[in-house]
Amino acid sequence: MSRRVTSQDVADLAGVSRTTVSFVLNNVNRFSIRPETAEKVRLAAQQLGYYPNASAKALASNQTKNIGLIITRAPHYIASDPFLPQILGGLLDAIKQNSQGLLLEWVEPGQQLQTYLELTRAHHIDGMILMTPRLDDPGLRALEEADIPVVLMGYIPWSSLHSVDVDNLAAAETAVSHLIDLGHRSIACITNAALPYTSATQRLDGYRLALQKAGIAFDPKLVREADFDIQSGYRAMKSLLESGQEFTAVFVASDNVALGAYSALREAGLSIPGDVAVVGFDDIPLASFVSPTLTSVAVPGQEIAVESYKLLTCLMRGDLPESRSVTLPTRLIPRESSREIGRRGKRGADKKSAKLASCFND
Amino acid sequence: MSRRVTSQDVADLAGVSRTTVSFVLNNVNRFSIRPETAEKVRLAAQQLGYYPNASAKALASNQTKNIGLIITRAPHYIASDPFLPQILGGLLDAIKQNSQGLLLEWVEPGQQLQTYLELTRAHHIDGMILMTPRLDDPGLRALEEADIPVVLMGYIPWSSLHSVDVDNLAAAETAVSHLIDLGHRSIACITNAALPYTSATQRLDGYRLALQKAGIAFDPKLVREADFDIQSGYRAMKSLLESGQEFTAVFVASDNVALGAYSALREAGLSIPGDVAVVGFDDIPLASFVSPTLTSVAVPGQEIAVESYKLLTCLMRGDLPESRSVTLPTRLIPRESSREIGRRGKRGADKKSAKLASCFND
DNA sequence: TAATTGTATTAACGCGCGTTAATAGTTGCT
DNA sequence: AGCAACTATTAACGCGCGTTAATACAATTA
Repeated sequence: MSRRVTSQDVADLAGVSRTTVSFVLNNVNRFSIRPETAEKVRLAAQQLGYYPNASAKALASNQTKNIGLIITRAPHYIASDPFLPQILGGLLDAIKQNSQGLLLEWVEPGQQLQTYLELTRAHHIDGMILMTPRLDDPGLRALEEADIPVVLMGYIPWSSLHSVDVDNLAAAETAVSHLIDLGHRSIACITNAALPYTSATQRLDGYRLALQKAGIAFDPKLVREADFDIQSGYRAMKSLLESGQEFTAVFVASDNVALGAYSALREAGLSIPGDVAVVGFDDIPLASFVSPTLTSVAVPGQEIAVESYKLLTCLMRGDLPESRSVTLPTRLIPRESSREIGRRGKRGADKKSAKLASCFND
Repeated sequence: MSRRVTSQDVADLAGVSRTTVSFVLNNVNRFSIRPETAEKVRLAAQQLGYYPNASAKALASNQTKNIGLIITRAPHYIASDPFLPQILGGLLDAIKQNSQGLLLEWVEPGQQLQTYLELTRAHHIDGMILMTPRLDDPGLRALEEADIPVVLMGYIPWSSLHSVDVDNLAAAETAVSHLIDLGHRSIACITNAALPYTSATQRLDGYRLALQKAGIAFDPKLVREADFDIQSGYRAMKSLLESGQEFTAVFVASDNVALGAYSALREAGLSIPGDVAVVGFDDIPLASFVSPTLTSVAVPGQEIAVESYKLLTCLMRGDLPESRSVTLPTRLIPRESSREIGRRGKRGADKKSAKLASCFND
């Protein structure tokens, strides 16, 4: 285990001072340095395999070159989230181009304040992106006053923090209107998460708005709360079915949860969309691969990540972004799960394309 | 923007020296400190909202308290990996209990050496876990000599690095044997990734071994390489079908890829498992929710993560682990996609349970 | 009282690097 | 030559904390 190579070693080998090394390697051109000297330094650095110590650099420059992605959810829910990789992919890509690092953190609801304080005050990171924030997050106020840039992935009306999100309300309204246009009048709703998560509330509001515009009365008995994972979707649909409520369609505010609902519907012997049409949300890659393919609202996960990062870098540079929040477009993607209206229990009327049905009509 | 709170501030407020503060807050009991003094310090720290600066701490103690998870794949592939969250969930959980941080990194194949050197020499992290290593990774040698603990998620025979993995070969053999036991003799194979990824090779070897034991000749024309994502599975199956080769079953070494294969099979008007039985690998949460439910080899993702972390902490402590590599058990979970043998093109013979079929026989 | 043993506390150095203010070296002009 | 105006380089300090070696103090013993 040889001794660590420091900038002093590079300086010695190159026959210059440590300061010169620093100037060369950090491209500081305020003090002009002779090209040949610079070359000598670079050569020495390469020759020795010199890599500046990250901690020392961070301490001296007050920049960790790390940004944090904080997820307000327990690991259990993280483990089964098919949407997360999209965010990560987008973020990792953007970050690397900036030669920064990504620190991943999670916070259990209730521990937010302490975690945020630790993260910002201890200066582990230069900036943070907060995934799936909750309306009741007691730590957000602290972040507003923290001396560190913050971007929310999700919109919190009462907060002054910058944010990136899709228009959940409008998107949900479009999705539900789609069902209404198909002739459905009794439409159930399963949320994507508990209501303190802003996206859940907003999507539920979109559902209500669509009903209202169509003159359909909102019936709380047709609404269930799910909780990110498939199992919760299964339970929610089961609960709806067992309640005896009549409905010909369901808006599920998360594809993952919707697949749980699929399972419950199948188990009950109900056809999709013949007996119950289903519209999901997120358009996870699998949506077009399950059977029947799932109508969904496409959410540009990678773009959300990239935009969040753009906003964050803007804040980290000290610039004031154009606007407090960025809203990205969504797109409803109609697929088989909401193809046409079917009456409950009706059989043999739903014409799927032959090649698709062949797989099951055996 | 108030000045940062340092340990000196705490010392001043408590009326002691900075050293005492450090001793108290780090529980150094080599020098005994009067309890009331300690209490005074703790109170002052809390009162001021003191959080030790991470960089300074790292620099002084030579410990970053961060571990790195390195993924040898481009962001595009990360974005569509449904298995990743399980690893992350497990890792995040374990790490938090140790109050460490997780730094996420990716490396494009070809850039490994440079990335590893930067990561270890610059000492961004105290230890690293390498996901999906490649047999042809030119950076592994460097890691063997690096002064930083490394654990591979995946087994590389020629490397002396510690590793955690499942027995891919045996698991694949079991999966394929399962198909053979069901009466299949013409079994295709789609790998989970390109062959330089060790798991791909090992699973393919398991496939070959099962065939061999059953006295079935290996036919390279029945093998296709996929590449992590769904699309590649779709393409691979399409290619198999178009090749005109006869087969009644397919072993797909990744559930994600298998779902792509599902799609291609459906599009070709073939029933699962009636015309082609399918066995996947990984047992992602969705496996039991797609239709038909997917027979798969359950890989304990979270356990892999936890065991990797355990091994890593062991190495970071400087202890010598019991063994160089940990092998975790897998379990074949038979589901509908491999229920019984069907002859190709045969229709109407495959009896699914009524309640499941009802959904599609409308 | 003086010497001895512990016990509680601190002064001071080092971690490796960024950066300012000062210095040595060079050229151009009168 | 003499002075100014740059240009190239460096000494030295600070970032905030961990830690060792030294010190002050109280308690015990001869």
